[in-house]
Amino acid sequence: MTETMTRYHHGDLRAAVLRRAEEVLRESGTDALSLRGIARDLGVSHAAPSAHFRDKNALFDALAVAGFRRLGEVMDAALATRGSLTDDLVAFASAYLDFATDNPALLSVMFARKHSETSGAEIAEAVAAAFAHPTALLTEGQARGEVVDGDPEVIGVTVLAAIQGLATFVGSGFVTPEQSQGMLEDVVATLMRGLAR
Amino acid sequence: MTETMTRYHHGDLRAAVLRRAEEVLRESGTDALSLRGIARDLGVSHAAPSAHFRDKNALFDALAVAGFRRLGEVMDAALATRGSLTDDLVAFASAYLDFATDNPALLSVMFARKHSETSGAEIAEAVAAAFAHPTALLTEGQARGEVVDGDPEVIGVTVLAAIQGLATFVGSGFVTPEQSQGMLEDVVATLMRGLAR
DNA sequence: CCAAGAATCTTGACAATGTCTAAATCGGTG
DNA sequence: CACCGATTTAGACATTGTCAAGATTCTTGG
Repeated sequence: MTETMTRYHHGDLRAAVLRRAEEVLRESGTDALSLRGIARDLGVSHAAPSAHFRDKNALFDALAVAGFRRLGEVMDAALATRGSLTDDLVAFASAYLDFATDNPALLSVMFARKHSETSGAEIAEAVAAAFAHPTALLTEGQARGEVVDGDPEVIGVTVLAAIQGLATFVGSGFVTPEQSQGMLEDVVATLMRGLAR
Repeated sequence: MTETMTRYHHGDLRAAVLRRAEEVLRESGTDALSLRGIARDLGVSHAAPSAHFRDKNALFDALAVAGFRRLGEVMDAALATRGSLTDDLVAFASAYLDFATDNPALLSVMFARKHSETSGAEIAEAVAAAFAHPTALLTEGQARGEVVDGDPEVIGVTVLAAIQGLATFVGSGFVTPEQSQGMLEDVVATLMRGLAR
């Protein structure tokens, strides 16, 4: 009856493993993440997670999907209230960088190059969903005549790449989180007006 | 006398470990990299590498330094012959992406977030050296009046971030290497002329 | 209602790995 | 030439991912 009673069946082990894995990732990084450790933390036998995740890689794949879903939510929230295009881009980039700063290990898992064939499609879907909102920003800008013409996909890649690159620099410590806010605004400004004089 | 005779002392084990580690990284990825495996490949006892690399992390740090040195050389070579600013940027980005495509695992090691305090300085130095040439590109462009004014460091970060982000997308498979060449030119073009209309 | 059958979980085992310690070997220096 | 530090070896240990076999619970069809 009580929540704490020990049942043979956990109830929702899969979700619990994912939740705990994200915690470990955020608090202790990727190498600290072990299936056995998670099982221990959840008070479950060491092989229990294997019923829900074939591999350790399968867990990483699931973490990547969950990560892109959450990143998408964060960016949606950041773009709930709208201002000028520049302001919106800054808000979007800021949300992205906050996410990267708070979950650096998760971000590197999300962009790891070892997703299985099957989950690759699921991840691609989550990626598309996550990046839909920021890309829409640019198409709307084009509709208002504020953004240069051209395939919005292409223009979007440039913006996303710049932000993702900045996130990598922050995550690897070459740029401190304190610097990142200023840099972010400079990057958006540079993107907006271009390099050529 | 011959090279293949088995000596107790290897001669230059440290360099041999680094070389082999890079090979494994390129051919089989990061999880396939094991200290014992490398020792086995070199015909040396399993604990021999520990004399040259305290940790597995110390090996990763050394790999990161070597990686940035090589990346710097690659970019220097790409910028040996110069053309227009746009051509130079494309050449630089192309070299960067080729490096990223050929050594995706190494690149993620280079931008990993777990470098030890001591080697952090050495890595930062290698990073600065590697990115010196592309940054100089922009200062020269400013001198010729082809590039907008402003702190070249700041402008450089935008360019580097965009390329690095694109490299991440390629490395994680969201962009195929075939697409990357075209995208690269589009990204440079977008950077040059900006988003605002 | 209840008897399969599927899903979930446990226990036990195995090979591999990173790391530590003590001992053996080698190279150079006084 | 003896000695000392650097290098390498051998052995051991805890930890981990994964597999196989069995126990327990849930579900579902008859």
